[in-house]
Amino acid sequence: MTTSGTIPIGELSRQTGCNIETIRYYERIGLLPLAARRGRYRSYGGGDVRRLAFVRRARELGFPIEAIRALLTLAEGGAQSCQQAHDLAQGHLTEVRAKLADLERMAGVLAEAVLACERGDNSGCPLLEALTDGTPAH
Amino acid sequence: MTTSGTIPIGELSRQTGCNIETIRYYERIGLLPLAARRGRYRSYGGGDVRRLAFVRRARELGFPIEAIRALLTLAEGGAQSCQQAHDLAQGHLTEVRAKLADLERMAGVLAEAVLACERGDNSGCPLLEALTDGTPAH
DNA sequence: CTAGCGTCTGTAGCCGCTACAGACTCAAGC
DNA sequence: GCTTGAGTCTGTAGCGGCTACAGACGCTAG
Repeated sequence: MTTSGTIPIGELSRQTGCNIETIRYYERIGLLPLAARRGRYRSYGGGDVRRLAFVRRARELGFPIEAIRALLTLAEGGAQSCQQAHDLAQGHLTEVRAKLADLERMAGVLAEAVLACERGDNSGCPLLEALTDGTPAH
Repeated sequence: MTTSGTIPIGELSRQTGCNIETIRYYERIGLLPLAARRGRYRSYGGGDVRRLAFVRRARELGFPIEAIRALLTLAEGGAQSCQQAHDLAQGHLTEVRAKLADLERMAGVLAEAVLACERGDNSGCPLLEALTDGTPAH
């Protein structure tokens, strides 16, 4: 037998930084395969750690679950998967940039309104008035 | 009687750009007051249009519902509400900036990975390998 | 008189978790 | 042996902010 000790879910959680409930959730939705069992307890090996770490990193990049499902499949395939992986990432990047643009707009308007409040130029509250009259959005 | 014609929900939806189901949802959660009725149909006036427009603009700035509830109350109050409104906006701005930073990190890593794929330097797929080995995150 | 639009209520689903409740297993300490 | 405590189990409900039905009703025009 190799170094592959089998570890319980709590240890998997520690090693991947992925919370226990989330691991079980991933299993339930089929993102992770049904775990092997020691008695009634789940039992994991090195492959499981790597797979979950992969999922975790993809989540940190904001990939949605369905994209990760696809990426996992691609990772098992060979080098010819690169084009598809590239396209998935490209598509996701586009979405991320759209959200970025949206948040930047929000931050701009908010920062301005907050400043106006601090200057206290106005008779009323500039922030509340902007929301009332519709000066802000785009 | 003033210009206040009373309008049905579909017209309110058109005037505010807020979808009908969402209007009913806002009423259900108490963000909008229970609408007046003509028979069994909801019937709205100018005040309702203004209130919903306020909510919509606040949502466009990303304020969560509970914050909007507070902002609405402040808007009814007087000029002394400015400090509280300011603080709400300030707090929200902080959250928006945190999300911005997060998305920027994601976009950076993704853009780099996508580029690496396009250069095709590697034997394997750089993107899939980054997810596998953990080169990306922060 | 019927076709078609608008509206009604109520409920379930989306995403990605998170948070229980209530039961069990297991190893260590007394 | 007996208890305590940590870990794990299943199952279900909730979060936020909608969105999408199903199935009934009302109102007007042709």
